[in-house]
Parts: sequence; structure tokens; C-alpha cells
Amino acid sequence: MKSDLPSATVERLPRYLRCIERLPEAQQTISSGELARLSNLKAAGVRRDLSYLGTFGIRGVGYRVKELNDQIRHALGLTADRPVAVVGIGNLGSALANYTGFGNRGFRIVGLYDADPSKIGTSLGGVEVRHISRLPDDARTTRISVGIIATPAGAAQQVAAMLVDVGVRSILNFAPTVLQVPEDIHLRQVDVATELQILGYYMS
Amino acid sequence: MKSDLPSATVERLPRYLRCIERLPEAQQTISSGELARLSNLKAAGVRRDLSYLGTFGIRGVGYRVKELNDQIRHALGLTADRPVAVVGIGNLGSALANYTGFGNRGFRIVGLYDADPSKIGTSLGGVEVRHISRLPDDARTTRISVGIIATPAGAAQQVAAMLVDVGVRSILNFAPTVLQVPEDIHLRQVDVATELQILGYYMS
DNA sequence: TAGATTGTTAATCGATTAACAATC
DNA sequence: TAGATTGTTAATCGATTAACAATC
Repeated sequence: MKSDLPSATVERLPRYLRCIERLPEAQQTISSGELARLSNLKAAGVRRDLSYLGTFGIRGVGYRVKELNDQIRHALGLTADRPVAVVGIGNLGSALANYTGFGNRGFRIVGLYDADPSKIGTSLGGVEVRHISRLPDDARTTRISVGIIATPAGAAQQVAAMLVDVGVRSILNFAPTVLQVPEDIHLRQVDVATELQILGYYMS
Repeated sequence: MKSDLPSATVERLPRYLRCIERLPEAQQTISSGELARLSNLKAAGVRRDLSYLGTFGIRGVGYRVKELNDQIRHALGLTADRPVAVVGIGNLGSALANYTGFGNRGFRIVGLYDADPSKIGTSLGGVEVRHISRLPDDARTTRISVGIIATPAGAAQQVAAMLVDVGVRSILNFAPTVLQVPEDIHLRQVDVATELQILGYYMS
């Protein structure tokens, strides 16, 4: 039974992971101060975040990099195997299909789906693109933990409903639209226009 | 002189915009309750957010859709013209270059850059891909407000430094790496692996 | 008027930060 | 020991929410 981490902490753990992965091989330990500098956060916040994972820092020394890495990966559940399906194999979906950064984080692309007949049968990152109508059948034999929606906005809600229907409980939506899903479904939204608008606000 | 909005409010305004853009033509007004339902937020929060923009709601009726749209767009500064450069024209960069959702939000792609000679000279969304070495010269004649980094992780920090060098003060980074930029530069990060890891935490 | 809905008050909640005793 | 750094306390800060008077 995992104890709950504050959501702000959960959202920062992947960033710590990014930072410690880039440390030189030889570096054995890292202090909260250095990790704060690398991650553009503050040392007190880093220590608080890590303290939720347990007390494994060494006073006067810092955190052992290897142990820190293990603790964060364990807290995030990156040891699990998470089959991912991508729906919508345009430029964005293709970028996702070819992205190699999922593997060492427990995510594995098991299905690529599109509605465009000209794309069916092509292969990306070793996975064949199949017609979206095959998704329900495929889901019956292959568990899908996460659905990534990379379709145009107009198709996204329908795709989301289909994913929920076949038992997917976590959805990452890249389509520029606000989705309605049952409240027990985990949904995250990545939206370029939104990010630009937020940047825009702080520019003026 | 614009009064500061709480950052949590700024991050929600684009979502409200998305929701009201999809309303039927005929709908003249919308209540905080309905907007909350559409945006998956709560009515009290919607009212508080909108109250920062002024008091233009009508008690017993709701908000006039047209005025609401104007107020949000004005608050976000979407009336400004914001020239955008995209660096890294792989699958992701191509998706961004072809994305048509920027125009009506004041963002306009004025430059596409890559280091790969085979891409130079091709055209995407009516803009020619130029070699990254041309960026400094181009920036001298064409103002660039926002730089979008869509390169591999290994090149991202160098590109960020170059953007800062040529006077870009707002950066949207899609490369899976934590960037170091001067503190007066506005930086936002979009990271698929991070989003998946956060989803992953809540799955287990 | 009666019903609906805003704008805001006040309470609560959660996140951040500085500071420092504990301890390597 | 002396210096460094953690883990945590306590204060502060900012965000959320329910509730309701104001008012259309």
C-alpha cells in the first residue's frame, strides 16, 4: 500500500529523474542544493519532496545517486510494465511512435491506430499501424494501460470514449480540445496552443 | 498596466477559451455552472477566475459569451502579434509547423530551422525550412517573440542558448531535457515522458 | 415577484520557504 | 572536531471551496 505523495511532488519527481540521469557516471552523491540548481527549483523544496519517499539522505553528504534514482523510480511505479496505444498517426503520432524514451520508464508501445487507409500496414518503431476499428478486438487480447490521443480535435472525444470502452483507464490527450471522460479515468492534457497562450500572458 | 492574475488562473484561461469556442453559435450566455461542467472544473472556481478579469457577469443570467471571449483574449494578450520560430523540423516540428491553431491566437510562425541539410529548402505550412546557422541573421531583420525547441535532447540546450542570444525571451521546450536559461527568460516545458510518468504514479 | 446566478467573504486546504537542530 | 547537509518545524503564502448577500 503506497502512501500518497502530494501532487506537486509527483509532478516534480520526473524532473529530478531527468537531472540525475545526466549526472557524470563517476558522481556518487548529490546534495539538495546541486539538484535544486540542476532542476531550477529550491533546495528546501527538493529536500521536502525527497523526504516523502523516505529518509535515505546522508547528513553532511547528500543523496546517493543510485539510491535516489531507485527511490524515485519506485515511487513513480516505473518498474511496472505499461502497454501504451497511440491513436492518430500523423506527424505527432509518428514522433511518439519513434520516441525511444519510453522503454526505460516502463512504457511500451503495443499499438498504433489510425483511420486513414493509406497509413494502415506501415510500420513505425517496429509496430504496425492498424485501423482504429481493430482497437476493441486488440484490447481483448492485449492489455492497454495508457491511451495516447494524437488525432485532430474533431476525432478526439470519440476516440477517448472508445478507449474508455475497451478498458483504458489512463489517457494522455494531445488533441487541442477539452475531453469529457468518466471521473475514474486519469486524464492529462498536452496542448501547445495553451502553453503558448500562458507564455503570451507573461510577455505582455 | 495590467494587474497580475494568479498563475493558476492564467493557466486555466486558455481552457475556458477552448470551451466557449465550441459553444453553438446561437448560445448568447453561459453560466459559471455550465462552463465548469464543460471545463471539468468547479463553478466557484470559474467565478473567481473570471472575477479577476472584471465584473462583467450578469446576476441571474450568466456571462455573455461574446464578451467573455473578448475579456479572456484580452487578458491573455492574444491581440498582440507574436512571431514564432520553430527549431528542429522532425516529426514533431513538422506537426507544429502545420498546426493551424496558432493564427487566431496571435501566434504566427515566421521561421523554421533545422541542422539537417536534406531538410533545408523544403516548405511547411507556407514557410521555408532554413539552416539553423541563419537564425542570428534572420532575427536581426525579423523579430522573434517565441522560440519553440523541437530538437533531440542533445541539441536543446545549445539551441536555447542561441535563442536567448538573438533576443528571444520566451521559449517552449519539447525536448526531453531540463534547460538552463537566464531567469528573466520565460520557459515552459512540454514533456511526454513526464506526463506518462505522472499518469503512471496514479495508476499504481 | 420568484428564480437564478454572480461576486465576494471567510474558512479551509495544500504548497512553499526559511531556519535550524540533528547528525554524517 | 569542524564543516556540510539532511529532515523537519513553523511560518507564510497562494489556491480552492462553500456559502450567501446582492441583484438581474
